[in-house]
Amino acid sequence: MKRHPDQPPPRERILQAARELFYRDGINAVSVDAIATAAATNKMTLYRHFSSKDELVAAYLSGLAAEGDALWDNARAAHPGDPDTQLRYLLKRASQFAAEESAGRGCALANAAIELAEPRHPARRVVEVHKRKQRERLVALVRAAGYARPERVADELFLLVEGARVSLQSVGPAGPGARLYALACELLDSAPKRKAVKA
Amino acid sequence: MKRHPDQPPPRERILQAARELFYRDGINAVSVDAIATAAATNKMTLYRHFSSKDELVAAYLSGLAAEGDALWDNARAAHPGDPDTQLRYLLKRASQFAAEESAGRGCALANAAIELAEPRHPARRVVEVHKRKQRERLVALVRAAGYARPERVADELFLLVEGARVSLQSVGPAGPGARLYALACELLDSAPKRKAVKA
DNA sequence: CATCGATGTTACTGATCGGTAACATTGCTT
DNA sequence: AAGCAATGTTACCGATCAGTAACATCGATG
Repeated sequence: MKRHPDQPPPRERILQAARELFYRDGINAVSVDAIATAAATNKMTLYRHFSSKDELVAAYLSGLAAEGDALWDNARAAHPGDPDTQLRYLLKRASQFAAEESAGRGCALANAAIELAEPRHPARRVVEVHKRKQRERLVALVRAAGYARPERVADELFLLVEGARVSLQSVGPAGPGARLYALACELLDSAPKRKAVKA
Repeated sequence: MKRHPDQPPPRERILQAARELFYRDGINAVSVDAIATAAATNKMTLYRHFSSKDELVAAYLSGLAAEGDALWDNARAAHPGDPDTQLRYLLKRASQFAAEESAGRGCALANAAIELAEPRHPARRVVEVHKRKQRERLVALVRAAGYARPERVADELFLLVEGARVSLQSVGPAGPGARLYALACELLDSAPKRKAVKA
């Protein structure tokens, strides 16, 4: 029953299936068997690539974190030397994400931290490191964009984005999450700039 | 093995134990046996008061929602006829909650919606109804407090609060969640008031 | 063709968990 | 004391699930 077409190798198919099922149904609610089946393979092959379900979860989350980082790199590449536009570009992307039909379950990283409550769970480290890094990058970007009190502005934006994502589950996609970009832009537009502009 | 001291009845003990365990460890990670044991009773008695684990979860969430509603009533009673002070009182309470040691797991309602991913799960209705009501009350309170564009201000506050709670898990209690009250107050102070003030 | 590594298949274990049955016990009421 | 309702105790069922063993098959490579 080998798939003759140039199908991606099993490891990639497993990661792709894990991505969809973990996000849609929750990590605890998805069995490794279900992932293997969705990946058109079987449990044994899965366990030959990932030594445990926890390791698969860690790989899943690491992949998401890497994509998040790539978004920042994209912003920098798309608008080099223009931090304010980079900032608005990222906020736009976050807002678009919240409006996507397939995103009704919010931030997969945050969800994982909630589902895997054990303080020692390795997946929690991945989430914490990633979110902290995002916040630091945000502070740096807001500062580079010349806003006064960058920590305050960055924290407000951070909470707006996190709140928009989590509230997709409770108030739905028509709720405040849909207006994230507008809210964030109005916040930026009314935020004072630093006196000294960059050379 | 009856408890002679004037102990609360088993139903209340079960709800109290469920409250602590569900919040700390997550709903899916806590067995009904663990709850019964923590409540100093047993599984049979638990099932005589709740026909299923889902019903116990629903009662747990309904209790939390009722407490949330009570907070709004407290605010109104504490500062009658002064919606702006009511608003800041509520934000203060939300900020204090985020700073509590025992609140490191964020909003129990939002967590439940994430853990119980099945769209038909009855617990999701409880969360959605509650969050939507909170948002509506927030809009009404902001409007009553005389702010211009109350929907916008209310949505910003709503997202700030939700974001503060969810980010407790990822960036920790020392993160932006700790500054929720300060951020919200600065937002309110810089928000324009409606031109016509109330009689 | 022969070999070998990767993959597929089946079956199994051990543990956990939601839920139930049957029976014992307690404590209050009359 | 008798009776009754609530509670406690033990044992069990059926299902699910993570993880493993043993063996069969395929595909490329020599």
